[in-house]
Amino acid sequence: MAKEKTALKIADTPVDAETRVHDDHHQSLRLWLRLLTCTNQIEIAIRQNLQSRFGTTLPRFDLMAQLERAPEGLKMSELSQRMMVTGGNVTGVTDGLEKDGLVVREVDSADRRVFRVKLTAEGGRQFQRMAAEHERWIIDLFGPLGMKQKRQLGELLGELKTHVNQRRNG
Amino acid sequence: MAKEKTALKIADTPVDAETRVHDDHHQSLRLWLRLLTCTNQIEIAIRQNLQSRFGTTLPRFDLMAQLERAPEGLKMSELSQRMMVTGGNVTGVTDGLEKDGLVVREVDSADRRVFRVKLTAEGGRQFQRMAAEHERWIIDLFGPLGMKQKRQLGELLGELKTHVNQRRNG
DNA sequence: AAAAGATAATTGACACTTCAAGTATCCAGA
DNA sequence: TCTGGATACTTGAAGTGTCAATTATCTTTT
Repeated sequence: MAKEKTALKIADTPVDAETRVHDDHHQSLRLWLRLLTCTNQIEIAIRQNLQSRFGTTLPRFDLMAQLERAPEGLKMSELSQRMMVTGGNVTGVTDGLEKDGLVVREVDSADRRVFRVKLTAEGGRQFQRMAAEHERWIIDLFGPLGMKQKRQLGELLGELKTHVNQRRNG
Repeated sequence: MAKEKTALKIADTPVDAETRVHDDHHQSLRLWLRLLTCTNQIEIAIRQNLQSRFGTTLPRFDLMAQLERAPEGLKMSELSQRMMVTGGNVTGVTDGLEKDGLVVREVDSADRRVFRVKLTAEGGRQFQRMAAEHERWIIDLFGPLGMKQKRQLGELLGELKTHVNQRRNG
């Protein structure tokens, strides 16, 4: 903080709006860079693990993870929402998983426009194996942080998320 | 924390390793999800802004940002390192920027394998305009967080980054 | 019930990304 | 000097992502 520079008891001269704003600029930028770097590093680690251990990718894993929590299956549009990607994208990833027999499209009898996508038995088994390791990777990566710090980090990110969503939707 | 469940003074029965581990699992996973969501939301906002205001993309902006700090130009391999992407990727993005006259490849007289990539005058002007707005977006997104919280978040992310790097390189 | 409008999913064009393979150039040693 | 190995960059294939346009199916309105 700007305060450090005035450790001597000089009257609190406006170390001034300008300087503070300037510092804030750089602080926010640095913070963003650091946030981005952290996330990217972790994501790269997970991608590499998924690739080397299971020959699969993050989007595929992500799609299967969504289905695992929905035994009745999910519509393409629901997958799209939950994965936060566009519909066209879901089509492609689903195609790949279906070709490998990990997932099936079942036509919805009530509405012939929709597909219900489900994990196959094989897909379910494979996901279980992957999920177990995936969880271990995450714990290894975040573990050294300590309970208290994790809670703190979670709270700060929660606030950030709120602000970002307000800014984007409001 | 598991402690909350034992507010009553029951002897500190091992609220137990298993429960605690279980909680930690979920805590780490939740934390990772939240970190990912935050970063993605911000990144999406920036991408949209770059697209709507300047008709450009984050990789292009990123590449120009690297060059802006290196008036002597950068080698393709240096760009690759700094942007943390593979060389093949830099080729493509550079091609696009060069076609638009924002960047030039100059052959290095000392080593004919090397290109020095530089911002053109036009590229420099355009980058200045983009950088100013970009900084404002970031400040708007992180601003509501408060000086102290930003510092705290920065520190926590710093630790996380350290651990992740150790895990990945060590 | 026919037309109009909304919704579900796919397609195709383009951008970004990785990886592996290829080309050109440099450098070091016989 | 020339040969072998490293280095710099490009290329091409495949996956992921967006967007806009299309097709198929519902739903609503008249």
